[in-house]
Amino acid sequence: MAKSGSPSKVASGSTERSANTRRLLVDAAIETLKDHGFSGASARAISERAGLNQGLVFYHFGSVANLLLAALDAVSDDRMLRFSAAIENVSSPSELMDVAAKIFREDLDTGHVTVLVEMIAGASSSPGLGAEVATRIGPWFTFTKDAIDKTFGASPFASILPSSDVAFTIVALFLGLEMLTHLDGDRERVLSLFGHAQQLVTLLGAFSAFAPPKETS
Amino acid sequence: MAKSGSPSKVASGSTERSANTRRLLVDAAIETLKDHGFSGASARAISERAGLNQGLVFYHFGSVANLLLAALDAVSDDRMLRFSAAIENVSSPSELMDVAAKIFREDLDTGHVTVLVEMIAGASSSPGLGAEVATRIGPWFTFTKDAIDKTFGASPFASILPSSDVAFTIVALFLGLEMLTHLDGDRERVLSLFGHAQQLVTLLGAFSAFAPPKETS
DNA sequence: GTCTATACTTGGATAGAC
DNA sequence: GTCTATCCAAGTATAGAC
Repeated sequence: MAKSGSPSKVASGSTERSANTRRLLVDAAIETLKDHGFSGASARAISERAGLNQGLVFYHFGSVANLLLAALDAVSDDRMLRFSAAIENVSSPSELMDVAAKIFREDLDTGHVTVLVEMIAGASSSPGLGAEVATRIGPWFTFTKDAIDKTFGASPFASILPSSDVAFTIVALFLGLEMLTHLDGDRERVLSLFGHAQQLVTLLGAFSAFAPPKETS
Repeated sequence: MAKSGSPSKVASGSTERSANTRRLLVDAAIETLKDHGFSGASARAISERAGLNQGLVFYHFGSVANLLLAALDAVSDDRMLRFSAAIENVSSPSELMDVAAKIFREDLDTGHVTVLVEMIAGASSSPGLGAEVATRIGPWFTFTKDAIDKTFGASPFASILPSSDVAFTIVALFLGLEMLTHLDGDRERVLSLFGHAQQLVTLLGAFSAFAPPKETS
């Protein structure tokens, strides 16, 4: 699904140049989505940013929407790799919070979540787009769920709160925080939030000591 | 700020008809934002929905952006009235959660929060729009903060978590949940979330009994 | 105040030269 | 595969009739 819209012939020899052009367009699409939003991400705006001709958008991707979806694929793949590496050695809730704070700061810097937000909000403009975007967000949920299971599985809260629902909530919060922060430009406020969350996790961890859950070892 | 873009002369006699036209356009703008998003909310699409001429958008509001901001004002005022009435007789955290669930269900039905989301996401399309949208969201923060102070003020968590930060988080979560729910169309999932939140509040309330805070009476 | 008509701009998409 | 040129649809905005 990550390379849709390619023209009929695929093999041959000089596919390198073609792949490079596609990459340039995808990168330009990402930057344009960040700077001017979904409604500002036209074929002309994107191709101009890439220093390429406007017709190439349709040659390689068939439509602007397809290019934007390819851009979403790119950031999604990128973030998944980064997230996976980040929680590799994480086991406790407190460590997870540290990683979450670091990741969120990164996302603010790179603006990659903005791409996601713009695509979700822009999805309502054309009928089929919503479903395409939805399938591309799927990995975010499963990833978040796995991270929660891995770190909070032994917590007594796990029996009250299904991790899939918590994951859904976390992703929603992630998107909402990104939106508001992008709007008012106040990065520090949202970053201080993670400090409070860290305290809260510590506090709840202390409470949990009173009600030890199922032993896993 | 709620009635910007009016033409030079304001007083006179037959202002009723004018006010009615503006209301029709604002209502149509709201519906169009909900159905087709920011990028689909053109002067033509809105005026056609209102059954009015396209030129009236510019006569009454000066630009499409101004009409959209007027629409945001309308839903914001509407929601604030509704929220205020809803928490009028609320005093405990548990009651607040009940009200929050009811309100969120209402918002899903009316789609009013979608308007907010679309305007935030669309704000990046033109330079000045972001600031205009930001000022209109201000009341949502102060309202949420007041509701938290009113119900959680006696909780031991209040000393750890500044209510303004919690309010910011709640609003972000609200927006994110609306976005995701609007995307995949699964209303039940998000509504079940409030059930879990209710349980969590009850649980934390029980914990709080171990560490009684500052007495207010 | 509202309508029709129109000028102008931007955007999606395709055809054909290179 | 990429570029130029072009067509057509849709959008913003204004002028002028009613």
